[in-house]
Amino acid sequence: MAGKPQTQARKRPLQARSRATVTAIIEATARILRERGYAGTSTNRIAKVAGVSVGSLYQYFPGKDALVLAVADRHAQEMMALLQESALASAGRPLPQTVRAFVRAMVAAHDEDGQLHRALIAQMMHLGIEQFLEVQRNATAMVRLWLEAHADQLVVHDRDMAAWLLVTTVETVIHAALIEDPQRLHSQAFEDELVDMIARYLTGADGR
Amino acid sequence: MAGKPQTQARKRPLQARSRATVTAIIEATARILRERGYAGTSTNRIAKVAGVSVGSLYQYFPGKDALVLAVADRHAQEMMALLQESALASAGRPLPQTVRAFVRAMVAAHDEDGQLHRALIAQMMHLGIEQFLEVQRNATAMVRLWLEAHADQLVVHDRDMAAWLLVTTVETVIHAALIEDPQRLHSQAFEDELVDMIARYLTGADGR
Amino acid sequence: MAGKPQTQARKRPLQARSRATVTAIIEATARILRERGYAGTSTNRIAKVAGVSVGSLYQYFPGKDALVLAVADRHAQEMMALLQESALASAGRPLPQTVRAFVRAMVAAHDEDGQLHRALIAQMMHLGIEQFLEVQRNATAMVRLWLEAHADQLVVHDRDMAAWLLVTTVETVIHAALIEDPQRLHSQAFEDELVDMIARYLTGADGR
Amino acid sequence: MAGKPQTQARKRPLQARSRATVTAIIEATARILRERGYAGTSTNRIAKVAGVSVGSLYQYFPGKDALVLAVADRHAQEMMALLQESALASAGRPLPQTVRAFVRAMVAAHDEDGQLHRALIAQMMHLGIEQFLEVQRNATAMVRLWLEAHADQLVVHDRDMAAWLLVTTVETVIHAALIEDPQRLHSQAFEDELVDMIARYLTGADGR
DNA sequence: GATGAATGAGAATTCATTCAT
DNA sequence: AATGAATGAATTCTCATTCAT
Repeated sequence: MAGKPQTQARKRPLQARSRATVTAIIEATARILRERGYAGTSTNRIAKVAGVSVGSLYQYFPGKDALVLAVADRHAQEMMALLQESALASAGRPLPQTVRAFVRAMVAAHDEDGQLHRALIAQMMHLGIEQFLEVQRNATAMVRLWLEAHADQLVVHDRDMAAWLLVTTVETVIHAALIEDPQRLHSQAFEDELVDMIARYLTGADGR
Repeated sequence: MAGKPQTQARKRPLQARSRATVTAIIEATARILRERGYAGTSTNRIAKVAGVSVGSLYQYFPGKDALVLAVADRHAQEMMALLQESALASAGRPLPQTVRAFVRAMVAAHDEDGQLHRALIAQMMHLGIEQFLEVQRNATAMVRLWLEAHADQLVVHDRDMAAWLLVTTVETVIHAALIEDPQRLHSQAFEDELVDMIARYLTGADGR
Repeated sequence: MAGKPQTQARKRPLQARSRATVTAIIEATARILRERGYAGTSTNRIAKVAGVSVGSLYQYFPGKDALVLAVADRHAQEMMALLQESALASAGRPLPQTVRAFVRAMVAAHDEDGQLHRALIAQMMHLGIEQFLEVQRNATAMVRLWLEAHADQLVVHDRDMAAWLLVTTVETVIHAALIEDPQRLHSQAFEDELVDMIARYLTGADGR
Repeated sequence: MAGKPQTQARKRPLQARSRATVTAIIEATARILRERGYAGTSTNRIAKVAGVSVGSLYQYFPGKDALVLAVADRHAQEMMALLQESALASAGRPLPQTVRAFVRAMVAAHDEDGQLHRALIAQMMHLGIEQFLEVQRNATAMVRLWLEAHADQLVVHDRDMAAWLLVTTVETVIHAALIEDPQRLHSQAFEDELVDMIARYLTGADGR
């Protein structure tokens, strides 16, 4: 057992060469995570796949968990970017369209690298991957503002809780679909019902 | 990695003594899972805590994962019992009350042994713990029937998807709360908003 | 650096078979220590020489240092036995003879397993091998009593310090000889001068 | 393991800058040796503390042991200087005073940098640190001459052995005190008894 | 049936040393 | 000369699993 695993980055890569090494290591980690999951990921394997020596790996990362964290970090940032992009695109649209856009963006964000997402999610509890909570917190804050802006059209009572509930629902329901049956993610019924649930929750009326 | 881990039970305990041994082993596994998580659970430790030898453990279970599975099984059955009990109790009640009862029963089912649930959930993806999907499938079937029975009061379009969505939403949102901040699980606002979301989704109107 | 190395024994060998294993492990450790010194001693090598698996080694010892300590323990007890034997043999003899007997016993005790002694001594500081201090403390206590008993023939001022000084001198001078030139240990002059120094220190007169 | 470690100095620093680098490296080595002991001393750490790159370190020293040796060298020379100074100061004094001066000088020499001395001594056997034997041989030679010069006042039989014995005794007894309990080094009784032992050994009479 | 000693592949990690820039 | 990235052999240690008693 012992204490929390080391996850603080070690030395910072200064030269171009070392930056390439670090990138290769993170990419190798992501790949193995996707293909073999957390348990099948070992530092030696990562090093081999990255085409560097274990020693190099340990120059920049204090251990396996730090690597997983780095991958989670990168992945989370990519997701955030996708979400923000979608948010901008649907600014000013009517509510039902915005809801649908949000759901679609979330599905897309997970679809992008579903395999990796699965592997990372499974470790979230163990490593307490802050990155995901961070994404969620950001998303929640965005939704919160949006709720505020559209307060006149909404019937929700507790807007803080509502924002959390919306983001969490969409996020976790997508996960569940991803795990149980990825096909479902792309069925029209899935999107429709989810959009309905959210839209009616917000406005008290049919969302279509 | 290699192939899938063995999870089929080995011999079946026939005598009272062996049944006691098996129970002790499962209980020890649950306890360690709760206290140390999956990674901190080893067959040797389980045997020690259960007060039996590793050898005995392997008489009844083909390996570590089979033990985790057995625990998941027991846990799932306890959850199912709780849910069924609640279902019976709210039979015939008006829709909003039923929804609230459902949400409460789910929260209670998770609250019962949250620690264990967390540990098991984290492994679900690795082991593909069928038991949970089973519980979910059962719950979904129940909800599906209930939707059918109240079809005249409902506005949902795809009842199959709706049943799945409802169960999944409640289940995963509770998980998320459990992980992020267990306090939230017991806040009134949490329950109220969740009930609202479901009730409006089903009926298109305010649930209170 | 980290903390002190683990040196507490792990499980206690219960069956005859395991006791044999433990003995084999300790003997292998002693042998490698003699032949290759501390730095050349690795747990894998010990296991191989002992003819057991590393796993077995770690069943009984938490690590390398615990093994070295176990060897030190055994060695220290053998030394103590030799010294006590010699003490009994020279009981009641006149002072100069006793001094000579003491010196000879110490030389013999070190000579017995000089190679091992060298290797262990070198690690004394790292491991804080209490065993040696223990032997020394015992020896000092014995000498202290003897000084008391012969107080009428002695000229020393501080008997506590004298006891420590005597034991320490003989011990460390023998070490030095062992390291610099083991031959010296067996030269008559070495013994004579050492005996003289002690005898004159104690009585103020020539010891021969 | 393999062959003896490289300890021959590499290139000789010619310019002022390189001399400063070498000094910095040796000082860093000494510091880490003091603070963390031999095992905690790594070439990378030395380089970092010295503020140079590992590469530079290897320009001047063929490896870790060469560095330790260089430190030992510097330390030994400082000790020699202290001893010689003391020898000059007590030239011509009566024997008991000279003995006391010698003991004091030795204590002072060890006290000067006890931490470092401890760390170095522990490695003496591994590295065969000649430097200390060199100091000892020098000291022995000086004592040998002094014994010769005062032969008329002395009762020792084998002056070669006596010189070795004296130096070795003082040296190793001081080490022992340093390790077991540094306080003892500064107790009056310690000095008095040691002086007595030597003085009586040499002259057959009380040294005070 | 039960025991617990034994196994050993495999994972993590370090550190002396080299060498391209 | 100096740099610091890269190396990888070597070491420690764990834990699921087997099997003789």
